[in-house]
Amino acid sequence: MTEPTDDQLAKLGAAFETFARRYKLAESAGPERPLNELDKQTLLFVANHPGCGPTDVARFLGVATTTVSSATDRLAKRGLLARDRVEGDRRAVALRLTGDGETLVAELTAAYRAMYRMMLSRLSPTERDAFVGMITKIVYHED
Amino acid sequence: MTEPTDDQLAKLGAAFETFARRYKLAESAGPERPLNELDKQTLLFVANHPGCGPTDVARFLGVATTTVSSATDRLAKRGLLARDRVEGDRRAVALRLTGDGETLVAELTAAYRAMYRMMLSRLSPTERDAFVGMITKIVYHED
DNA sequence: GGAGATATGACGAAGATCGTACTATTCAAT
DNA sequence: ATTGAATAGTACGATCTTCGTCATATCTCC
Repeated sequence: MTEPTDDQLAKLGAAFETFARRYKLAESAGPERPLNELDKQTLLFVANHPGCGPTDVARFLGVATTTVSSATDRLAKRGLLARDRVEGDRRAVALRLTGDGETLVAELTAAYRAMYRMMLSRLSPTERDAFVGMITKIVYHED
Repeated sequence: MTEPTDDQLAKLGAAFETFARRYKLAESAGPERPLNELDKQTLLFVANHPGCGPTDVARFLGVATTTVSSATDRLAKRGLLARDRVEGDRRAVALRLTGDGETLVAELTAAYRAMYRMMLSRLSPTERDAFVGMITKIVYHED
């Protein structure tokens, strides 16, 4: 298989850099004090894995368990996350979103969706499928 | 223009999330204590804009000037960055990489390039041009 | 000259991450 | 049954980062 050209690599790098810089500050609507990135990712993971424990979150996000403990503290103090005792194992806690947490996750998800929609809207309908297919291939292809 | 489909948005979102998580921890080679993200971005910007000032860096990266001041302090202490007085304006400083800084930037750039190369290598040569073209269109198209 | 703008840094407050240590509980193997 | 190791979670403190406020020096423009 031929190698990617230098020109391709340079253009891809430039696009990624600009992308990362531009879509960093892209949110403001919501609570008075915005959530930091770890807290948002924690909320999103719990939304997709209700009943999971802090250790699951830590493993998934690649951070220390104590860091997740701090995050769940913050989120619980804000009333976005609930820590239930689980009956099968009295050491464990089951993480779960509160109503406010669900609302916030819905807003977050909507914001991401809007960003993705804007990105894809710059491509033609034919290109969209091609782009999504290629980025999927890049991300999920295992070597 | 038709809208992106929900399926397209969902797949794009899943790919982005996985991408961001996977390519976060992708570096370790180099100095004993790794640079944080701001310091790396500062170095890269200075490499591309020799003689620029801290204010330029702050504006480009979207952070407070005092934050850049801290970053240049750290980088100067490590011998990666030099702060020269400039003759035209005696308030200003001109940022410039040292030899070690150049070396580190070269390593960083090579690491990024390797990552981009691996990504593009998962596409066919024909797809590569299409992908780079589309992501460029997404990033640089102004609404 | 002098008012206001600009470039930069010093300093301290607030927050985030993480290593260490600790408690409580479960598991495993005798 | 007992006990030693493993596991789930957290409290605490150290360290680092970011940023707001303030101070200083310099420049610009009248």
